Amino acid sequence: MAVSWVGCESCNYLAANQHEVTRHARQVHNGPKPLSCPYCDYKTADRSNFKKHVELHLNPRQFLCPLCKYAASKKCNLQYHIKSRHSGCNVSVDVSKVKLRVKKPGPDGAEENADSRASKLDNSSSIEEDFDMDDGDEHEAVDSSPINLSIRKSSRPSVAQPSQSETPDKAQKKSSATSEKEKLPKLKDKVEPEKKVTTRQKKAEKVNENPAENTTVKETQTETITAAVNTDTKVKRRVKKLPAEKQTVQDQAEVPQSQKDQMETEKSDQQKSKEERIVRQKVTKEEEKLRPEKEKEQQKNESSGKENKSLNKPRKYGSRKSEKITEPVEEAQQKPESHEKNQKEKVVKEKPSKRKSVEALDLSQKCSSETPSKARRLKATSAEKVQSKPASEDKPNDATPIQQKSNGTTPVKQKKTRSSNKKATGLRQAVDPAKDKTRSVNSLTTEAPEASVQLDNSKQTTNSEHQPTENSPAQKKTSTDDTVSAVSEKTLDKPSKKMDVSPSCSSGEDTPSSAEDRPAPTFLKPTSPPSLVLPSQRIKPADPEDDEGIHSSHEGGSDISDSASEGSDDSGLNGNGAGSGKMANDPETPTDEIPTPTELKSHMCIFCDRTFPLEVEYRRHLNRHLVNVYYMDNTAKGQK
DNA sequence: CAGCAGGGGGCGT
DNA sequence: CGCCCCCTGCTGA
Repeated sequence: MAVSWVGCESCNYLAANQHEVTRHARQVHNGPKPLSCPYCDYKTADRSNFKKHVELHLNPRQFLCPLCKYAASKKCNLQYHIKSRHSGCNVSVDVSKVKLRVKKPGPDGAEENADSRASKLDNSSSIEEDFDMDDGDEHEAVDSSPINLSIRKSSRPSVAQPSQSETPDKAQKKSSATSEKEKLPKLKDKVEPEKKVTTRQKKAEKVNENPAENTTVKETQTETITAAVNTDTKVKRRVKKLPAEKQTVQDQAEVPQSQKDQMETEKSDQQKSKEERIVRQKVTKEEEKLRPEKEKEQQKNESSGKENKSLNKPRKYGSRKSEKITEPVEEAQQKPESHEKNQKEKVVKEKPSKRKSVEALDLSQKCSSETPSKARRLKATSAEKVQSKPASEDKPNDATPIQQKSNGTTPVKQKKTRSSNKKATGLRQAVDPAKDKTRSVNSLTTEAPEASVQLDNSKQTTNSEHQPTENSPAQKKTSTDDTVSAVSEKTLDKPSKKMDVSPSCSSGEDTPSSAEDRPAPTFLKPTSPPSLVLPSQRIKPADPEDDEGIHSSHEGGSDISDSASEGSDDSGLNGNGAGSGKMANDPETPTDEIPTPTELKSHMCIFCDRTFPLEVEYRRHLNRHLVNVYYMDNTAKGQK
């Protein structure tokens, strides 16, 4: 186009418009910089720059990197980050849609800022952003809000990083070390290395920014990104950018590659997770003794992280609005817990390993979920949620309060779920909390949770609307297991009842322990009080497995979805155990976060008095009893 | 090397 | 004019 090019007199700059030349002259040549930052002495003639700068003070929106926990204050930076750091990754992260870490409301005060910011972004980006935003909010709200605030004040972005540590690199590289490194330092308290201005900004930020967005939102990103990828294209107003070679390539390749990569990564992650977990558990215990405080924090962190992640996924696709609803609930619950956590920093420092483990799990889970399609994600999400929650629940305290809610919620959800995606979403949300809160409930309502999950899946998937109603599959499984296990139990009607809940999953192949664990927690079961299970086991571990187990038992319904979800779940949480498959580690590692030394002492079967030196064996044995009982029970009932 | 922030240019409104 | 994006410079790890 032969447009008349205008040239700058001072330099050889050419612009298509006089306008630009003028601007150019003003910016480059002219000195007058009318715009001065109220927070610092920064001055500029360029409004855009000025705005950008101010934003830094007001809300350091952190653009979360989907691949890792990295949060950038500027989109461009995020892009740079992704480009340099995750260039190999499939994720074509859409910076534009990346979720900001706004925070909900709350105690802060800067809520408004954040919100406004967020809204802005959201709008600009697109619908998806909404999700992101919501997600972010939720996450933050969930546990970070409080944390963020406190942390934020102490040090800016560092907080953000803490939560995720290694996740990011999975695709890039497994060497979590790298990612860890990044995080750790940050976590500690890295006061961001900024320049003079920056420093000032920080001050300002602290004051103004309370919004604190950092914290744990990152996880969300991951999922978001996935979605983002899709959305990205759309969102990006300017196609040109995306089309650019770099991203384009990535995008295209992404789909397939990402999956594979993720899968692979997953494995590695899982393994790591496993190890980490163990370590973590040990550490945790020790720490507990030493410093309960920290522990709380940790838990919170973990839970938050997990929750966030899990929540994010599902919500994105399906339910943003609903999510919001859920959020409050969760927030309320979690907030209290996290209050004290303010000092995440400390925790982070001390327990990097733990965090990592968590993260790793998340990743693995994510990966599995992400890869496939939305449907999977949903499933995974739901599953994840469940799992994650449990982890966080470690503490009995949480569970207790939560249970109530979950009870009511869960059942309702199921029924409703069916209607449509939206509904599903809502359900999910509801479910999540419920699950999260208490696994016990689940056990009781087993069906409910599962149903909800399945429903979600089916809905999303669209294809399969099977009716979950069918329990047959579950029963079948159980029966099979029973057969196998039907060992000596016989007896124990009482125990049997108790078990009903747990048996379902345990029967499976591995991780009998998990099943057992579950039962105990399951006090709900009307039938009977959980006495038998190993006391020590359940104590803390809410366990993710339980969920699955429950689910599977409940519904065999959509096998596909189910299996998928289970699979993913397993990979994530149990995965470790399952993956290896074997018991060796299972007992402690996988599900139970119990360190076990205590338990080890001697395992005597309450049913038959047999003693088992190994916890694993003992569990297995117990499972058998339980399973049998359960099975028998059902049969009897059914007949009646 | 990675992250952050600013500068500067292109494009759309 | 505003928004977005790319590039560059500086700093800390």
